[in-house]
Amino acid sequence: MKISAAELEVLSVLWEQPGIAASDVHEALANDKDWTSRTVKTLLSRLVEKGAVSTQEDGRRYLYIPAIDEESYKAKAAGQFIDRVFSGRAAPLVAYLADSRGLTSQDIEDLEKLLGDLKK
Amino acid sequence: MKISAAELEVLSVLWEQPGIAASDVHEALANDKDWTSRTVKTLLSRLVEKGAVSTQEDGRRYLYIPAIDEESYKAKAAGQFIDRVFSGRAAPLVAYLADSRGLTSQDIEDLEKLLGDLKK
DNA sequence: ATGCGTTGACCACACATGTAGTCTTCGCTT
DNA sequence: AAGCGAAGACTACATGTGTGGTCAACGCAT
Repeated sequence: MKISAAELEVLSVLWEQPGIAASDVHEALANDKDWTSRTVKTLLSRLVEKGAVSTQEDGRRYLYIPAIDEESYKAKAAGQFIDRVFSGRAAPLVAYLADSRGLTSQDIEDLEKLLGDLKK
Repeated sequence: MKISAAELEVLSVLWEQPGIAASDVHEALANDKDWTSRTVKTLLSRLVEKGAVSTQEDGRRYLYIPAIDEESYKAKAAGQFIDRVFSGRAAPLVAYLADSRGLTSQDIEDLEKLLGDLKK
């Protein structure tokens, strides 16, 4: 279930607004991506082929609904990424992030809370 | 400077042992990757084309040396990844990792130390 | 009722990627 | 001295990816 960067953009829209039509996806992305509606449709089709999105007929068009869960997808992607790049260690990843772009104080606060929970 | 997953495997070997020959890279990867020596050479060539690795002649062969810095590459990759998948927020990434695969106590300890440093 | 725009189906095409084969060359072994 | 084996150079080829075009059908506005 490999999802490319462009496909993920589309899937993210559907996670936020499940059950919308292709044209709505196109519109939702218009700010960030300069894609034609056909490009968006191709990406949607590929997501459907891959089983990441399912469709529901609505008259002469489809409504698109994510078929994979956002949480579990992201968790897996995060795992694969740190395996690939950081040999599976989470701490170095955070260290690099802190170094290269800085963490917001919000991030730091969230992480502290998270660590507190984990330690219990 | 986009580096694919397979290329990154090769580059990682060179970060650990800069200045080795193609056959040494092949050998170093033999445990993990079932690649022929030709595949490894292709990947090395592509890394050279991309400017990620430079060569130094050594008689009738090349020695390969990373031309990009490990730290900065990983920092950038980490930044791109969280932008792509986590909208740029680091804390959720760590939360997902903790959730999906657990953090080792070593990870937790490292992260705590890191946060301590960051807060000062 | 009819043409127009919108929709999905199917097609295109260049570049990246994973994975390797063939060719030429050159030094070392016999 | 001659060929064998290893090194790099060049080539290959299916699949994935980014990006978009063409076409047929169908419903809405006139």
